[in-house]
Amino acid sequence: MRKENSTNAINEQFLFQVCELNSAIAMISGRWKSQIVYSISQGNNRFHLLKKELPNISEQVLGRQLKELEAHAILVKREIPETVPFGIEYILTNKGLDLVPILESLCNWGKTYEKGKEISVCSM
Amino acid sequence: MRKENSTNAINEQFLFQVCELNSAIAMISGRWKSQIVYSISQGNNRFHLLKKELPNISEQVLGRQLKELEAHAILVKREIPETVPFGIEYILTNKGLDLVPILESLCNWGKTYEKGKEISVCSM
DNA sequence: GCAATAACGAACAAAATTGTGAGCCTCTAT
DNA sequence: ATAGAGGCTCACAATTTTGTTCGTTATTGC
Repeated sequence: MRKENSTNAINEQFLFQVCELNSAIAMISGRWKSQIVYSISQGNNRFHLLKKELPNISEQVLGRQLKELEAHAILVKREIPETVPFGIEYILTNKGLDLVPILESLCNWGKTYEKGKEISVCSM
Repeated sequence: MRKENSTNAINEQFLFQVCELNSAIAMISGRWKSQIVYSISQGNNRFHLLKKELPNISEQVLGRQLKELEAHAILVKREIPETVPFGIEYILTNKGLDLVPILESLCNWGKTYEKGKEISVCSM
């Protein structure tokens, strides 16, 4: 649980006020989170499909991360109608969908410099 | 210190292998980190200038975050020549510079949905 | 000669995140 | 009737991140 008055929490709030950048990063920076968003965008929109994609995740952790993403309105949970053993799917909201291309550019950025692109400094 | 064999560390490695997206996010997700990158890109490239921009940060934490950013080759530390009480500046590498526009789009994404843009679901 | 500025480092403590163990419900196939 | 899939929740423990305390080096200004 968060301690409202810890220095850590105060600093977090401070950063949120400095720029939305910091709250944006806070929303996507948990373990598994951005990968979950990306997987859902690829069609793995059911609990068990996500489990298959992320074999090391425990169900408890997956449930928790999905709940947090839902709290940030990045996705919504929805019962699939007409299915008898119920069945729940996760759908990205417009907010979540807008995030996907940004995640893709982050991914490309990571790939570019992992694959040996030289690091240099333009000194002036 | 990191425990190489903890489940946490193993899961982190697993995600790094799934997609560079996850390592990219790991590099920028520490407290203060992306704000530091952004501040440097705005010209606050000295230790004391960053302290002024981020009044709540302690010097020790600032030093640590700068070191981590340096370890990820996002910035480099450099002595400013010809200055007598030495003087050190932090310069973004090409990797760091390429990151800035992505941070800006994350910032805009955050702003868009903070300012009351409606959340909706396109249900097919 | 004493305080202040600039730029940190090590060791430790507080707080937060992530993972684990156990359990619950509904339905279906055997 | 029993096991298995699908879909979770809660409380607690392990690990990691973040912040604190104290100390250092070197130089300038008073």
